[in-house]
Amino acid sequence: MDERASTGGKPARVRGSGRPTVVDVAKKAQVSPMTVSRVLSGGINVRPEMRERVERAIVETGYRRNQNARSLRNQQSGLIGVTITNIANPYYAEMQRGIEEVAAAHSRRILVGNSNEDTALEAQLVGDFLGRQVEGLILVPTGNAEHLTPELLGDAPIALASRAIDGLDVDTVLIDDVGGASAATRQLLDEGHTRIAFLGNQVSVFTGRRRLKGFRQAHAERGIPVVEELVRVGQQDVSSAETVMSELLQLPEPPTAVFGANNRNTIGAIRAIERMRRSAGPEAVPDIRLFGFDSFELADLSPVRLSVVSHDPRELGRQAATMLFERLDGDYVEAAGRLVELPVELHHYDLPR
Amino acid sequence: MDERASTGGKPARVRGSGRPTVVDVAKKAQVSPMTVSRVLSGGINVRPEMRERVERAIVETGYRRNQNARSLRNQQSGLIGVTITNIANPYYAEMQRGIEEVAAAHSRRILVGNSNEDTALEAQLVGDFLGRQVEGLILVPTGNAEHLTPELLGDAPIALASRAIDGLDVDTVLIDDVGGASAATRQLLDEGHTRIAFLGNQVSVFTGRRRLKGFRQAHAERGIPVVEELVRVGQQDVSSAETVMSELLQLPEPPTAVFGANNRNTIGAIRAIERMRRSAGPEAVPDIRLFGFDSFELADLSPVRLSVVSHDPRELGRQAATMLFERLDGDYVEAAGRLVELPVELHHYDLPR
DNA sequence: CTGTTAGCGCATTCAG
DNA sequence: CTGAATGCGCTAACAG
Repeated sequence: MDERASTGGKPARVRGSGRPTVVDVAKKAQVSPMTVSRVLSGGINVRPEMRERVERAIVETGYRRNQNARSLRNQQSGLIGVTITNIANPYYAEMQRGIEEVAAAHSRRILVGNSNEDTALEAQLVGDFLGRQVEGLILVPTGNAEHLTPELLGDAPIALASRAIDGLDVDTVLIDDVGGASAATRQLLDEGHTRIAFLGNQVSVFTGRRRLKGFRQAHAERGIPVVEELVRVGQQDVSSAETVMSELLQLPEPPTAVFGANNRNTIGAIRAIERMRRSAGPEAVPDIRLFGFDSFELADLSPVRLSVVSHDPRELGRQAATMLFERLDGDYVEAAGRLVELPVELHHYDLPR
Repeated sequence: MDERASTGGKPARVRGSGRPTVVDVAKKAQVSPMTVSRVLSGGINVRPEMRERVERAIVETGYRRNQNARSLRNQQSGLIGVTITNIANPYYAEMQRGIEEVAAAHSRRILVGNSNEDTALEAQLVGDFLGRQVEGLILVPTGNAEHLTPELLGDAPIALASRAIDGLDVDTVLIDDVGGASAATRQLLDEGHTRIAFLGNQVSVFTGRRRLKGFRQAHAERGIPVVEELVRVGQQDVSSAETVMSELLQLPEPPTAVFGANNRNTIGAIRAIERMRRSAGPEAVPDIRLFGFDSFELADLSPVRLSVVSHDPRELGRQAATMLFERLDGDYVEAAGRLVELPVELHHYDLPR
């Protein structure tokens, strides 16, 4: 007799997930659940024969460890939370790859959320991640540190990538924005340009501020004033950058060079110039020299003379993750946050013909 | 007297995480843990006054629900597993955004792993995700279905994006590869080209096979033979595509048109042509007509006459996620997998001057 | 409306 | 070397 739900007895108490548990394996192997657990954890202090019996039972039952239950006991979820302002941006996609790479090497998985540059959404994501017991967090932060309080975070370490937050003293990895922007600007000035436009995104964005700072710094160093009417910030996407660049081109006295503070703005500038050339003819458009922060695909085929400040987003992700794991593994214990600035390189592309 | 670990009494049993639990909140609010739980779940069947008391206690203790413990009880992890062949590819980054968007709308989070086109790694990721009790899986599959057996998957629904797997009857979202490739090829043939090159990635990759199929189909329809020596597959990145294209350009009888089966190959072709023009002079290079599958940034500024088959990766992600949630929510119950083919559009770009 | 009991699946005690 | 008891934090199921 092996009847279960067939007759009208007890409701045949359906076990939670229906998937086999340590108990099922233990029964089949004729051992205690504890022995199964030991085998699962490497099989130390288990006689080879028992071990083998258990291993066979595991295969036969199709058992798989429930990580959730484990982490409830162990206080180790094996999860890292990652929030990114825009996952679809190739730059951050590459960064995510770097994070994932390091996390996988440490046997952790990443929970990824898109904050969409929205602080409230970011706070919600962080809260949710913490509720899932992530062991640490990596953020491309949206802005201030009002959320991200110690009470909220508990003792979960946190690392910031690409942007810092004033007043939040945690491990942070940045690009050398100031250095890169000033080096680029210096070069333009040294080439003889005195009317250089600046196209950037919102100044509320950390990197935007820093790159503008580098731009001004170079001018100060060379004793050449910044032409304020040529400083245009707030363009978050290619099309708005294109519009602004078109305006600049139609000024009575247009810039002779342009610094694009990120690849969105640089590409917008290329578009505006090339579009005007195609409509008004090449002669109608002043000869513009372009320097952009961030490299991008096909930069070397730009129809406008271009140089870029290039850097490695994947390395950015790797670094942030590495610093996080150093804390998780206790390899780094200082309370104060570390600040790493990744170096940049200047690349110059030739023009066709 | 409030001494704890100070004297040599009991080891002051440190509670698991040190973070407050329902019990802590219950004590402070002078209610049972169950009432706390009810308040946390929306507060139905709880007197407003109690509810308020509990809510205050929650704030005071800084309590946050432990999702892990919840899902152990509920059998609902609130997690979706996603494996992608290469997260750094802008195309899949955009797709991931679509998935995340839909998942967030369903109050789920995504666990993301990079399979790196490696079936073994993919299998490992899937196993790990299932161990974490994901409610469902979305994959850009690497290849066959040898892993992904029903035993492994249990009853977790699975959706495939971008590629199908022979013999795995699950919900699948594809791009209209065959239709797009044949439409593009047809147009080239109708423009009078009879020697059209095909640059694609490995034929073992699903989309690669399908796009080559469309290419051949169009030839068959028009009664024009495929020039087999011009069919080159296996290029997985831009630089190898560039190399192959250079070879084609140096054939005694080079192609008059090229179909790039994905954006890596199309960009490689552009590079090869432009590079040769720059080195050997524009006259030395035959006039080539280019048609590419996938759109990409700056495609409209291509120095080579270009058309593209464009489509929307974010929508691909949204669709896959939507189908998955339809199954999770029981809105769709047929066992057989559904197949959706997303439409493509043809775009033509003018040449400069 | 509220509380008590019990157990999700696992692993850390502690006895044998 | 092995097992029994216990509880991680939470919430169904059932009393009251």
